[in-house]
Amino acid sequence: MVVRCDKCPLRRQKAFKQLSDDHLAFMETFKMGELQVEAGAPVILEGSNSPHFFTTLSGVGVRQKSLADGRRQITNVVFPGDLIGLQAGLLGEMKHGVDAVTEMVFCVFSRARLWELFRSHPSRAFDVVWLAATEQRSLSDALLSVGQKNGEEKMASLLLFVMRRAAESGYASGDLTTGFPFRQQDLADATGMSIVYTNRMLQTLRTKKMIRLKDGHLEILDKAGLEDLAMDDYQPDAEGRPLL
Amino acid sequence: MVVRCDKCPLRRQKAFKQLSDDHLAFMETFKMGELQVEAGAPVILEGSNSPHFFTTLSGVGVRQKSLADGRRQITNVVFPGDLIGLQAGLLGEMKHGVDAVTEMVFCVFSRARLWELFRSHPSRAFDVVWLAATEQRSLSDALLSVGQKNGEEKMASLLLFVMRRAAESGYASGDLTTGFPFRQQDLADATGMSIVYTNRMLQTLRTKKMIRLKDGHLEILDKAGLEDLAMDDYQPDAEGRPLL
DNA sequence: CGCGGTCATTAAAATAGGTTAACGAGCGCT
DNA sequence: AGCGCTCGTTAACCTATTTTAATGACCGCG
Repeated sequence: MVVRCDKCPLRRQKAFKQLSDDHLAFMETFKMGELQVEAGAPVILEGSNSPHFFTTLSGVGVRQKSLADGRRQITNVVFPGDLIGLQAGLLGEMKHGVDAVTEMVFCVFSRARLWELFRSHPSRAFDVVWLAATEQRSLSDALLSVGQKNGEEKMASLLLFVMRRAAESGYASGDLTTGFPFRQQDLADATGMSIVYTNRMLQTLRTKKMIRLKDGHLEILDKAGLEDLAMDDYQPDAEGRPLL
Repeated sequence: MVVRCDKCPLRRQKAFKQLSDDHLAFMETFKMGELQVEAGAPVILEGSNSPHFFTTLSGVGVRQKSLADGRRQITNVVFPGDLIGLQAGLLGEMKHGVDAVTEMVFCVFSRARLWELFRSHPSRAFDVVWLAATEQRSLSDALLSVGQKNGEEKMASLLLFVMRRAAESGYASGDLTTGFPFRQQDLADATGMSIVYTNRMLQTLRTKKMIRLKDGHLEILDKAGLEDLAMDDYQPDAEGRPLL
């Protein structure tokens, strides 16, 4: 048995709050089912092109791009509420993959009917543009970090970024502590550093009493210090916009 | 005296070909002027928010993001036909800057009237989504390269990328040779490598007879070899879509 | 014509970060 | 209870890349 849209747990988040009843009714008609994926498994393959897209109901994952020899670059994290699989509709196929870090559950929607929604409610199309712009911002922040920062700075940037995404998505309850299911290999793949050095940078931040990270749980102990280290002056966007 | 839209040199490119006459007429009404910027100068500042956006008429530039201490990461190149300055309208301010590499000339348009265009011709809004998706792809490709590849691979990837963008934009006439106004410092800022090492990697590629690079001109001598080195298997998008 | 500036190039020395290896904790399975 | 596996941790060694420095070509300017 599948969650009905009007009972969707995501409605509690601010991003989804503004959904009017008729939008909701429309959404309901094109929810096609649910998808469950176990921890560690791929959700969407790079190069794939399914006629569906997905909203994340629960669990944590990563967007990722890999080279033929297995090297993997994590480009973003995926938290509940995040949309995945839209890229294939625009570019013909997915140019990145999505891997589940924990077990994940998704709502499955029809891409064709999404375009329909946009025709009937053009203003909703803006939300996708906004999503794309936000993703661009995350990507260019990551590129700046990986390209220009040193190990310590990269680790500080990454942890702040994940904490922020966790807080914004509602996955974390506050903005200083969150569940953190990522393995050190994931952090290494996100920063472009080796796993050994990744571990050493984590130790450095622990020694400086800036973070606590243990048993799948992250605490930011010195936010100002971390932001300073990361040279991170995050400015929230002008306006929070709805997602669908 | 300003170029009229129906005489716009960009119309010759495939990306702009499909513009119907009424779109064109509408465009004409909201062209506000032209902007000229000298080589080396900033075109758009990170954090700025002007009520205009720009299409590149001529010249070459880079999108760029910097840290407070001056470290600079180039995130993309800008060729004629490229749109810049839209991000500010979506996120409240520009989250990256644009620097001119050569002298550049832009058409200046009103952002407000762009939203108007989208309301009257919703299908045009899709083009912006497509642009955003394409930019995302470039960014994640760059992130994969900077995060996972070694010096030689990074340089090969970057040169192939720039060559491709130059060819697609019509800046280059073929797909094996192009004007290349970038300084080695720019290549360093794009790959995340030091300028000395950047130079050494260029020498390596020259020695291997894969490229010729001199006097602001780049030739790809061994495309297959470079692609192999770069682990680059570029797949063109499903469909070329119009830009405005 | 000589000066100061930018840019490409190269060599040499220094180091941030990678690799290899070993060990312990936890955990599911037999 | 013992085996095999994944994950985190640490140390020792190694190398890809950075830093520093010096040189030459080019170019606009007084």
